[in-house]
Amino acid sequence: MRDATVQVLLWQRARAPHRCAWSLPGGTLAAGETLEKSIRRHLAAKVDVRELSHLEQLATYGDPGRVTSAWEVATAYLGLVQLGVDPHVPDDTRWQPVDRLPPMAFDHGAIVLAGRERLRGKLSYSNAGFALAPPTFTLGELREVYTAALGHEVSATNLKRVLERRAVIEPTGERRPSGRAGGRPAEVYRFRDTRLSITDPFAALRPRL
Amino acid sequence: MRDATVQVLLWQRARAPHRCAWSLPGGTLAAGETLEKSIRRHLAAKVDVRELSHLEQLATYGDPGRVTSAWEVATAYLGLVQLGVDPHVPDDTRWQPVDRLPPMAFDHGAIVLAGRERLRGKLSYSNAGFALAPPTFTLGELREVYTAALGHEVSATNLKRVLERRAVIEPTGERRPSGRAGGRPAEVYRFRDTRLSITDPFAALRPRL
DNA sequence: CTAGTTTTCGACTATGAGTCGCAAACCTCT
DNA sequence: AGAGGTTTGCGACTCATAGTCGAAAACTAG
Repeated sequence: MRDATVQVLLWQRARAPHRCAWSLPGGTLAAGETLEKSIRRHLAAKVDVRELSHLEQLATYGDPGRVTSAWEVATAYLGLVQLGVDPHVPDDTRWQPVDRLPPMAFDHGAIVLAGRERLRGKLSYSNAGFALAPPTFTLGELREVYTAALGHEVSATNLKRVLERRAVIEPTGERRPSGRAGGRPAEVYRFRDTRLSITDPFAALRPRL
Repeated sequence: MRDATVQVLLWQRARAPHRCAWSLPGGTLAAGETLEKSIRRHLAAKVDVRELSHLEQLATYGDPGRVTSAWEVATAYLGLVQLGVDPHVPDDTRWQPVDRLPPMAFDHGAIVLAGRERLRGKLSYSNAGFALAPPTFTLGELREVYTAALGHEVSATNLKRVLERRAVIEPTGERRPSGRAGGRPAEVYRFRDTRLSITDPFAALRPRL
């Protein structure tokens, strides 16, 4: 999350194949290495991995032809960084808005879209918002985050009611003066948990007792 | 789906490691082979692959130590077979109820549980039922299928209303006399689509217009 | 034709979600 | 200090969906 858009960390390839195209950070798996550790190791070359608020496996891509040069199997991970965290990145690396992707190398464009879909799903039936929103926030700020991630308008009233009923967010008791032109100060909220927990979507069809 | 339980196809290992433990069907990826084609190829050694009503990628497991003998990365797939389809299987292979797994080789027990969780999720917010239920069915039969897969009671009235409102199932117009002791014949239904389509879980938070 | 069985439908209720408008709280300018 | 403007928060109303329950419908067996 940066500004009011979802952005993805990409770097521009210097060599063929797909020279000058943009690609996701990653690399080869070392012998005896955990998949997640490998992701974190390669990511550490670009950013401070400790700033990741969430990391989960996305999918594995193994079609021959996805990489022109050779036959490679790649497991993609979805990592999230909170709004406000702004890691320094090397020169060949940029944060790119996920809505306006540059020409992408290999099948990385499809992978990014799959990641966005996963994020949208998780936002609806889990507390995944904690991984996007800053540690404390006003309802207005949270609404902006959800609007950007979901890609459509979100009612602040409903957002508050739904997330409070599910016990996902709670008020801190503080309040924060609004930005420019005065106005009532907004109450400050925080997420209860900083670990992913799905809010049971099976309530439907299950008898009350 | 067999009887009133979710069952999984397992075969008993004849050699070490994990001799006599039960394991999922699968095998190594051939050069230049699609992941899905590889799964279907290895599965074909056990059952008729054409009887699969659905196949989707589940997750990739790569921890060192998951296989004692060597370091292996495995991508698990979730395949579904409709109730009533009863493929002939070799002698070393059995359908095992997923609730009462035998001693499992490697991390295959965890993989099976992950598959069951995925199935439960998909049943709630997609038309995944088509992959479990026979081509045509009565509401009572469908209720049994959902009860077994979800692991809790399901109200037939609600199931009908929810699935009809979402336009997931439709009546065929036929009716089928009930089993043993007479009674009103049940109406026969079918699923509209035989491809997976998620029923939008984002209705929440989205404004009406 | 009657009793028993099974399925289906409708009415009622509860809960969750969408909309709207006003009250609350604060700033700035006069 | 007060008036007007701005932003946030809350409550009432409405709509849609889901859970419960009981009775009607449709059939079989005797």
